[in-house]
Amino acid sequence: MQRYNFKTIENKWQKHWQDNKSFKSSVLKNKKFYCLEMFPYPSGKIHMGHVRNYAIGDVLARFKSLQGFNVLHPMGWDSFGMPAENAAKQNNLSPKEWTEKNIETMKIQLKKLGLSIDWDREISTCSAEYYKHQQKIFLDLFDKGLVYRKESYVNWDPVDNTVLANEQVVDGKGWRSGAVVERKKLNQWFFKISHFSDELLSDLDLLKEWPDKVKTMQRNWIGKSYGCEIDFKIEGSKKIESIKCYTTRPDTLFGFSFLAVSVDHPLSKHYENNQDFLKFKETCSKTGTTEESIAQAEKIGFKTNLLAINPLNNDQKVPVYFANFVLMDYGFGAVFGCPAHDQRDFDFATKYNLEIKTVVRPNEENDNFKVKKAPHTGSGIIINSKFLNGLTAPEESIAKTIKYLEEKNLGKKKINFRLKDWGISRQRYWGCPIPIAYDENNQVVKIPLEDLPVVLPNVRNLSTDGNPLDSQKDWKTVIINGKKCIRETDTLDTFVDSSWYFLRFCSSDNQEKPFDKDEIKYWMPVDQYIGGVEHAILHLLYSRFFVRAINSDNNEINLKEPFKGLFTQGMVCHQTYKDKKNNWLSPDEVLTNNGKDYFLKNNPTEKVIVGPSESMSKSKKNTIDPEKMVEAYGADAVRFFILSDSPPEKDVQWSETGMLSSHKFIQKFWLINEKIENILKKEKVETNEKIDIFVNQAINKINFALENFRYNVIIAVFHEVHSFFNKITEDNSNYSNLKENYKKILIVMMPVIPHQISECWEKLYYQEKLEWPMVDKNFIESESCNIVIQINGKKRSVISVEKGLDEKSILEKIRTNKQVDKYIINKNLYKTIYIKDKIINLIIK
RNA sequence: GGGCGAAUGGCGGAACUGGUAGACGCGCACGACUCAAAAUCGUGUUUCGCAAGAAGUGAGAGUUCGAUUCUCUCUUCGCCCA
Repeated sequence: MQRYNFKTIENKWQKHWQDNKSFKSSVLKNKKFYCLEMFPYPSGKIHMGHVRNYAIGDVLARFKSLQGFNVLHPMGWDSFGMPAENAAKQNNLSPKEWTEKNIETMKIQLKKLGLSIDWDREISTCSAEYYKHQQKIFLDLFDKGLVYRKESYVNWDPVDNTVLANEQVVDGKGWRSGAVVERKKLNQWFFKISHFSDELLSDLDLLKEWPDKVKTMQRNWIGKSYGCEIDFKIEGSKKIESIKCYTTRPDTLFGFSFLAVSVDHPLSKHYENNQDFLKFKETCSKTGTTEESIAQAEKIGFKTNLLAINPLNNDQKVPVYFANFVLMDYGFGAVFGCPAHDQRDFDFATKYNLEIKTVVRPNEENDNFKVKKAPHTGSGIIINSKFLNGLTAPEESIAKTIKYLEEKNLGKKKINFRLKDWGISRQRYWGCPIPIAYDENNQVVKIPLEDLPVVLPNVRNLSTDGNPLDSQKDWKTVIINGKKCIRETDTLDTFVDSSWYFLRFCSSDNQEKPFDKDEIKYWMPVDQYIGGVEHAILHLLYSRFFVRAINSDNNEINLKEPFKGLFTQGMVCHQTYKDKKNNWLSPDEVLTNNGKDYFLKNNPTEKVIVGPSESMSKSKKNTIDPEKMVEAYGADAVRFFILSDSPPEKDVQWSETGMLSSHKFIQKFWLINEKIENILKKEKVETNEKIDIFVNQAINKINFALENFRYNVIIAVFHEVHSFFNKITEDNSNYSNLKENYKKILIVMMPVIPHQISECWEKLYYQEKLEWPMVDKNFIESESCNIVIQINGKKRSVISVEKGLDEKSILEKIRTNKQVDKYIINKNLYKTIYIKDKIINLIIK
């Protein structure tokens, strides 16, 4: 007997799969299955999160393939983005070199995991091969009117002279410079995702195989609200007659105490010469652009001399303010303030001493209720509101107010969405160039199709102020139709790259077109998409938009939803460690001999502070390097462990002992295989029905678990498989049904630990067809069953009987059961509940 | 503040439509092999109790012959949005 040498065998099979192009896919007649995991950003090395993601996907892909599906299981690289640009600045490399080097490393690492990937379809979003098609799609959408340009705010770092992404703004300051971030207006490109708001919302109902959680998040993000637009008449200026507001709570109109507009509201034009207003506007620009930063900033306002008239009560006239918390791109950039029933309005009114009129009381209060220290934003009964008094808020009161306003022509019902158009301009170098230029009059000129791709020029020095492409004089200048133009120097948001890559995989070698209609028709939609829940909103929403945008007008690909099934896996966690100076320690730096107390490895007298288990991150030093694990235990063992301890949608704890036990399993199973190999050489003896029963039940469990992503349960069954065959081979008998049954077991184990099982298969069944085994129902449903006997709902005994008995026969059998008899004797049996072949409950008094 | 979800032994977790709670793994204990250790294998392992037995799925109620599973209230934790 030899120890299982995973290195030799895993290398052998990985080479075999590569040489034979075992996972190459093409359009065929039989049923397809498109299995896709979210493609990685090439950050340098793969991490455990990748291992988990791709192990889950690989099990599914291999399983479907064994079931006879024509499987598409591709891989690519989401290779544009800021980390490359930052790394390039630090290491004086070009982002291209840095990225390509990372891809090379990570590709080798992924291959070492033994994934069943069709590498011929590999794509990389930073290659001109990929983005030339993206530029074409951009121009198509431009022609369809789904792309436009407008002025919009960005986070501006005044020290680095650069635009910051929201995540680069920490506490309102630039992450690198520490300077207070300002808001700055720039001309930027947008995708008109709002055009599909309603469809993106209602079609969520079509996605039966998506987690409800994700659908809820998308619904909230799209944020459809039913409200009302109201015209407020204005006094105090001859030029301004009225201001239009959007509100979801028109029923609180009697609580009106001010009107607030955005500093970007058209009204601001009348104040362009007012120094105080300009100062105020500048102060507002010091707030970031995220909804969160605006919500957290102090509410401030600039009072105008205008008065707004309450349309429900012409006697009431309230001041008009410019306010920092009103956004121009939601509603009409103007809101009416009702401090008693809105937190922001309350904060504002408190600051400026404005009236707080209570118009909704909580159900449990009486009509004298008054809002004092905090607004009442919940439901209740309308008070102090004339004809609305007594109505339940918000249901009845909103409907009645809107009806009233519409009848009097003062306002009308309006549906509003929270979803804003998708700003796609990034003032960055390492991204897809936008195929647009501007002529001498600054008019937009499309780059002609024959001039695509607009290739990103090689720039080594990225440490210049602002956008590096801006300083590329030669590249910037371009002649279009004989006219000298200047190229757009912004690049596309990397979310654009990932919004259609799943289409490109279907036709990855097509030079002319982004994708081929027939191939799309065959492969799409993605049957199972697998990735982290952190992409639940943006990436998935953008992809859903993209498919609709490509399809709009001409039904080009006849597809609505790109992802039929979605699965979001949990994170990989590990304990955290700190030394007494509060510095993070990596698992390599600590020791334990009982799993409770940890000590410094290089100073075993010093105790280590053990923190809670948290998701692996470099900053907390609690990462485990997959490469080292594969090196030490083999890919099969790592795959086995990462799937074994928790259901895939939950977080999993990385544990050294768990990893070791998976490694032991691989070794143990090899021994069993050798034993069976020897037994099968012997002369056959009679059939052992136990084998049929066990194997069929095991496969039945595995089938169920596979369909429901209960991969941890599959691993549990594998352990049972081992202990069963360990027992059944004790007497060294070659039962005549052993070979056939063991064969089935190998097939169902193959998706999880493909290298070892391929080797076992080759030794025992080389010539035979690999095909997912059918379950023989006769062996699942045995002829006997256990009947649980309950007395007054408590389990007292279990009897084994033949199936299908009626209540009377069961009762007869119970009479002879001493266990039960002592409970019934001298008691009055007045009711029995009998569930056939399962349970009998005797109710006695 | 709002929305969603979760809570089961010392630990990770099983339990299909309400019907034998704790599968499987880790850890632990004991045993076998060994001069010894490691490795390996075997047995046991929810709690209380010598036992018969009793209690038991975050807490409290409810529906039911029967609740980890369904309903309500609460507590704690997690995620998302603000």
